Amino acid sequence: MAVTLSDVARHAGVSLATASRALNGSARTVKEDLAAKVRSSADALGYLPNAPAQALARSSTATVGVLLHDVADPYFGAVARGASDAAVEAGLLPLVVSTDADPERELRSIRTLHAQRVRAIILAGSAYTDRAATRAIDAALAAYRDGGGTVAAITDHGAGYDTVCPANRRGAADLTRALIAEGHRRFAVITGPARLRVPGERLRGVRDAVREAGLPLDELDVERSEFSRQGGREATSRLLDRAAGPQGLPTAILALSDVCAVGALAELRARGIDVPGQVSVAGFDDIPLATDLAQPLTTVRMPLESMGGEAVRLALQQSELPGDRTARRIALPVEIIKRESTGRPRP
Amino acid sequence: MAVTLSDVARHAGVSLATASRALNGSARTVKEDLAAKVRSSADALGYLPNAPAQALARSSTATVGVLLHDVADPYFGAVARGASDAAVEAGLLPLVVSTDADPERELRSIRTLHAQRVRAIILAGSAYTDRAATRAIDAALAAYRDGGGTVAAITDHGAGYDTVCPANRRGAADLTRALIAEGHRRFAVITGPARLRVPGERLRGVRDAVREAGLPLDELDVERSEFSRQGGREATSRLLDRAAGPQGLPTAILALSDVCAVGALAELRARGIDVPGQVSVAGFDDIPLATDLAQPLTTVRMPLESMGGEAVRLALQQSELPGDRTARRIALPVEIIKRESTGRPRP
DNA sequence: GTGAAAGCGCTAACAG
DNA sequence: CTGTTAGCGCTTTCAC
Repeated sequence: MAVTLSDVARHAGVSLATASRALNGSARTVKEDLAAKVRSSADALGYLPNAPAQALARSSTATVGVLLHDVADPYFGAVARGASDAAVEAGLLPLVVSTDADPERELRSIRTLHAQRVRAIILAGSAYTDRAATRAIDAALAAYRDGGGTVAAITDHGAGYDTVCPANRRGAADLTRALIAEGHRRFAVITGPARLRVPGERLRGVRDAVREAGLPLDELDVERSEFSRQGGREATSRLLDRAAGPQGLPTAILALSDVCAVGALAELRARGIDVPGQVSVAGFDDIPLATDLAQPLTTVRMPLESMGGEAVRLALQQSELPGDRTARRIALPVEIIKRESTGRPRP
Repeated sequence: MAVTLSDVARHAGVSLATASRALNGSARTVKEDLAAKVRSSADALGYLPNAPAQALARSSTATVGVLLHDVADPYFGAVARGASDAAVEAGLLPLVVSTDADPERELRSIRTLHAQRVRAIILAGSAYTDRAATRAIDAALAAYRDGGGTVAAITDHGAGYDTVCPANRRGAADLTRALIAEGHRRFAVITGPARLRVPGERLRGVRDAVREAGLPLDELDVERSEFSRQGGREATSRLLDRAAGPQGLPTAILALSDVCAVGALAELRARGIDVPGQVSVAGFDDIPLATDLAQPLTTVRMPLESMGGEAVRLALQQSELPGDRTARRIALPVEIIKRESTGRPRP
């Protein structure tokens, strides 16, 4: 049914090998007139190479796998964009796979991508806290690397991987310091799910700043949430219910992801609590619409697209470079963006 | 380096054929004890099938291609999510490819996906208006289908494709009618790029309603924009500059995509024009954060995730069903969501 | 139910 | 520079 390379070769009156060399390049070169003949036969017949066959013969594909938690999440959308662009730039096809932040699915996805023989795997989402799951994932990635694959991570996934490191802890600390400087003393934190490592890093940053300011750590009211609008909203609701008691409202809510902050703002609005009048709200990530929200969000800007792009580049460089080197780390600065969702607390 | 099926066969003391049948299923069946032996050898050795080799031998892959304009756009993020979930559900790996709404890139991407021998291609973005480009794309898709591939589209891409049809025209008309009912008479429209078909459909809906209400069509002030926040903002700026002249502000701005509406709101805010006090703004799509904006957006809700899922299901059903049937169309209802970005015009 | 062997479409030695 | 010829790893007749 489909036209194959030997059809083209026959049509052009050359050997299979020559046709292959003319169309798909190789060390050997082909005299220009022959090459031209092959090319014109190819598009006369509408030839399209069979990528799986090429992959089998070359034992390497022109694809990279991008593993992330959720394509519909603006954070990952931006990261995927950067990664895709970099992959296309390098002549590779990006395979974007969502794992729903589930270590099981992540493991299966790694196996799938390995089976596909993608050239590189990008771990775009947070690592997991579960030791067993992490071990299983590391083992799957080790097997993948043994087969010649290359891995790069965004945010810390262990010392063995080339990593793009946005300053999660430092960013959280800076953000908290900025709020402390504005007069805030009582914080509530909406952190991410316990199974992810990133929320822990960010929370540590918050604690750093709180401790450094000599504020009592146990006044830090921490509530867990999925990294989603709905999760953030529910966490805020629990927080506020609790605050109805003797201790009252915190002066600032730190949501350790912008989508959670959006949920927090929604819940506060629903309860008629003024932001930033009664309580300030800050986020983390600086997703594209952070500035367009009902309360433009004070947040920590991460260079999302570059993170995706850099990770792909890191992974691809590995295959070019010789032998095993120690893993590279690219530190990415973050920046506090002050907007209207935060302000001085009422005296 | 990598463990192959014959390693497994040898280890288990069976033939290659038996190993294949035991691990990857087939018409023939394998006695349970042998099968078990093969399976345990497989994971003792850490065997992982070589997908390209399977693809070559079976001449079919377990992948679907999802072609969209931009992964970072919330509209496509949601559609991609629905499509990915449906693909995974069907045991397939989704390949999400961004084309930047460029017909050239779309054509190349179709060829790439064809070369990969994906089982199905989903056209998730709008079709193009350019006749030549459309012909080239249709030809590439025809070749792909000849090779046994299956295609489904979201929004009209021609009668030949199974299509998920959200009511673009009808939705735009309904939205416009709702605004007319609220008292609006002078509209400005921010439509999408001329090279895309969808903005045209939506604009037609606006005109339907305007005409039906007996309003003069030439009072429709139409400005073009890319489907992006920045595009929407610039278009609004041009609109407002023009409105500084004798005719003054329209009472409502219809942005034919929510991301453009976000840009419009940003520009209005920057100029200190009150929404909806001085001018109402409506969008289209109901992207996830539409309700959380500074002015919660009145818009036309499209079932984005379902659209992606349905398209995948449509495409996959084709391969199950016999011979060529006429293309199927799934009409998807849309719903007007009234929020605070619109209101009665000032008398 | 199991095995032997012939490809799937292409690349890459290896000769010439 | 071009052609011949083995495979790449797997599935699938076809015999047994």
